[in-house]
Amino acid sequence: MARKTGSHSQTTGPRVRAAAARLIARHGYAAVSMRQIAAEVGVQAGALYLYTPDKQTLLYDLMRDHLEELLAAWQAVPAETSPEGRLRAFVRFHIGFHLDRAEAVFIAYMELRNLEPARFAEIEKLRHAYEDALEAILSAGQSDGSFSIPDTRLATMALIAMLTGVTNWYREGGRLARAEIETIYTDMALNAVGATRG
Amino acid sequence: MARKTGSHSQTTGPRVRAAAARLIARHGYAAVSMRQIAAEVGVQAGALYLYTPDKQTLLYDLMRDHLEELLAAWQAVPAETSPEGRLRAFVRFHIGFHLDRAEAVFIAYMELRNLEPARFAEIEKLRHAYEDALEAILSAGQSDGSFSIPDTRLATMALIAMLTGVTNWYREGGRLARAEIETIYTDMALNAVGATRG
DNA sequence: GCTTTATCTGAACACCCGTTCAGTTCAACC
DNA sequence: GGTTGAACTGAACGGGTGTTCAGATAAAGC
Repeated sequence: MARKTGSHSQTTGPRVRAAAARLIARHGYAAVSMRQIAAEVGVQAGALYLYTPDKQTLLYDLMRDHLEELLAAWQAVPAETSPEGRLRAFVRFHIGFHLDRAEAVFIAYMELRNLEPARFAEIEKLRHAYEDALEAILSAGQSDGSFSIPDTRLATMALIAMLTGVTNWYREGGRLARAEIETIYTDMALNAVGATRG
Repeated sequence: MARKTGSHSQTTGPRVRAAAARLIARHGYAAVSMRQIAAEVGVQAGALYLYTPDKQTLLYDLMRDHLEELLAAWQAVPAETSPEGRLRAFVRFHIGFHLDRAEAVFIAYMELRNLEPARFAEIEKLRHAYEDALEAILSAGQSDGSFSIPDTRLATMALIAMLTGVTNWYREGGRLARAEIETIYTDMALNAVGATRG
């Protein structure tokens, strides 16, 4: 036996990444073997190396793709003019995007230490760019007086941690619907930055 | 060679746990081997089994000890009467305690998936008890009108995520002193729950 | 000073790891 | 329909894994 009937590089590649994402999110990068990923795809371990040069690159690609998609998706959100409107949009976007991609979020936050320094820096740069998008909103609100913020960087980190935390407890079909959660978190975020509501 | 000069169970046991905590926090449970831990202690791998029945129990003990210490430490904080005072005390306590134990915090949050179900449930119970302590404060404030909270459980999760997030970016000797961070986070937390300041 | 015993070594156990590669198979093209 | 080349297998490589245990050593108690 060698080549499977109906096999295609175009379908196997994505399936490898999907299986890796699922397994790594569940068990952690170090705890998942290439053989486990291969078994999930229905292939021998050696075949994975047609789609990634090594295990760590597979992880790196998952993280980079996730963060680039995050940045692109936020840039695609229609721009609001007022800081309050922009913050409202950010909160809804952030929660929605992250709940849709719980696995990728988990990996991008937890597996940083398994990257070599250069790649770690690359991923951190992308994350930093996203944080800067929120900080720009907070700074704008601080400047025009619609927010009251002692330190925009601190508020940025506080809000992102608060919002991302939703992925740790949210379960589909739980007590609260996503829209309700987004609304409540939007209010808490606006309150936290001392928004003078209008 | 066998027994080392000046060896003691009383000193080796804690050193094993300390080495395990340091290494697991840095590299992750699955990525750290018993031989690495032993080398850090200055002992052969086999000797570790005088202090733990197996690797997973070592992890479990670290997590349980951390959370029990957390609960005990909070119970030792002098009780405030008003919800606002209690929330202020909680924020300062939480940030201070967590910044003092960055390694243990990291482990207790990231390595849950490496516990067998029964132990996972045990750790989650302890964490839940701590969350309940905050929720009780928020409920009290909601009842007496000093806070404005649509959903106390949501607010609890939001605040804990926000506060614990500090451990991800705080560095000793950084731009802001701990007291400043605690003050700013206290204000953000009070704002987030709609505290009518007095 | 001798015995006891807690502490630790070093080797072994069976198994799993990431990665490579010669060889096999099947789809696609001429 | 024969040839080419992409897709994949299966075995092997050197090395690491958690854990066990007989034996060695040094501290503690008499």
